[in-house]
Amino acid sequence: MELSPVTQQFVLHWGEMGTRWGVNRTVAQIHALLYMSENALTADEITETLGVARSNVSNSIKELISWRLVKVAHVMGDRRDHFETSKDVWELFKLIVAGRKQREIDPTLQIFEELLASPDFKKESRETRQRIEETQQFIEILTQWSDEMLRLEPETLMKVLKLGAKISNLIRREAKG
Amino acid sequence: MELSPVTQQFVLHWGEMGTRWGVNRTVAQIHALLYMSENALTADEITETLGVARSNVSNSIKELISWRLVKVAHVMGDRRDHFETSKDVWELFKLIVAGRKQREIDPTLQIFEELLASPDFKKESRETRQRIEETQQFIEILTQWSDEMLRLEPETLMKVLKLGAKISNLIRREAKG
DNA sequence: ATTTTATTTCATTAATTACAGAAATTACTG
DNA sequence: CAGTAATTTCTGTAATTAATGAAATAAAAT
Repeated sequence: MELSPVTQQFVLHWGEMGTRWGVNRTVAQIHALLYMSENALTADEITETLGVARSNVSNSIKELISWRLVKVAHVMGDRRDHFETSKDVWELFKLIVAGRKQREIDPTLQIFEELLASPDFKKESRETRQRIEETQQFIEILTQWSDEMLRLEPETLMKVLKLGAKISNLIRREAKG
Repeated sequence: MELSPVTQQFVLHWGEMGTRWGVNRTVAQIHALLYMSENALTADEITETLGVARSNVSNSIKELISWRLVKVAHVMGDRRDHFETSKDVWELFKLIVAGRKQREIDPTLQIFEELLASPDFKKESRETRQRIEETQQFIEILTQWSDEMLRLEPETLMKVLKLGAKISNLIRREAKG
């Protein structure tokens, strides 16, 4: 499969950015490729298009599936698996955030709970206790809040985002009132 | 310097999480240590407390300073540099988000601009063009929005976050109206 | 000015992570 | 139940990144 210059640029860049996001290049590239592709692709097509090892594609797809970013699709009369991803940016964003929360925030909240519950905790200085409590609260509230945002419909969200500055004022007013 | 069990746990965990966040362990540990510490610490104190190489501390601090998460403080009658970080979670969060945006979002927006401006772009299929445009818009609006949120005062923000569910409704109402 | 103290730079080593290619497994077909 | 196609697992290698320790530099004190 030949990629158009624009698609190729996009895929390469996404791969690059992936590494900065803690995602390996191939995983990010595959996702970008599926995102740009009109139809679901087989692992072999992906392999050939990206010029990476077949096994690499296999593992990367596995990872993408575990993050729920990619789904298997079947084509009549073809026993091979075909892979596709959502074309809805908001949908994708939600999945990514959910995954990151699970991997990066939840373990931290877990630790905070343990710290607070530990018998050592009471022995700590007031400052230490306070700092820990504050931090935990902050993270907890923040995740709660993001959960709520993520629950919004794509259309609502886009409208919301486009409201822009108004939001801040709206919120500021409400927060004071 | 001896760490209390709770602080030690916290520092170690933060270091672990750092790696998942794309920050190296030492950098994250130093930040956690300064965050928990009542007073500013010298590089040597940090070195000794964390049990890492002095040069490692030097480089890590340099990185933290470049991200504006750590500042140098001077103590009367002591020629050594002392280092400290803000104890305000929201302040820290803002700095982290700003840094990530700069490193992870801005280059992407840059690429999108280039893609859209390129002569190849017009030759692409409608679907491809649309996908690229949609994605770019999404990212742009999202960053605009987060910029606005980050501009809020800590107190306002905490109130806002605590409003919780109300926000979604508020926003939904406004978005429709 | 020279010794001591503090800090940074740099070259090397260690550790981690990504990737390829072969081998093994699984699932389907005739 | 062969035989083939599809996929995964595994092992080794390459590449990247983190961390060390020594050497170089800079700053201050005597």
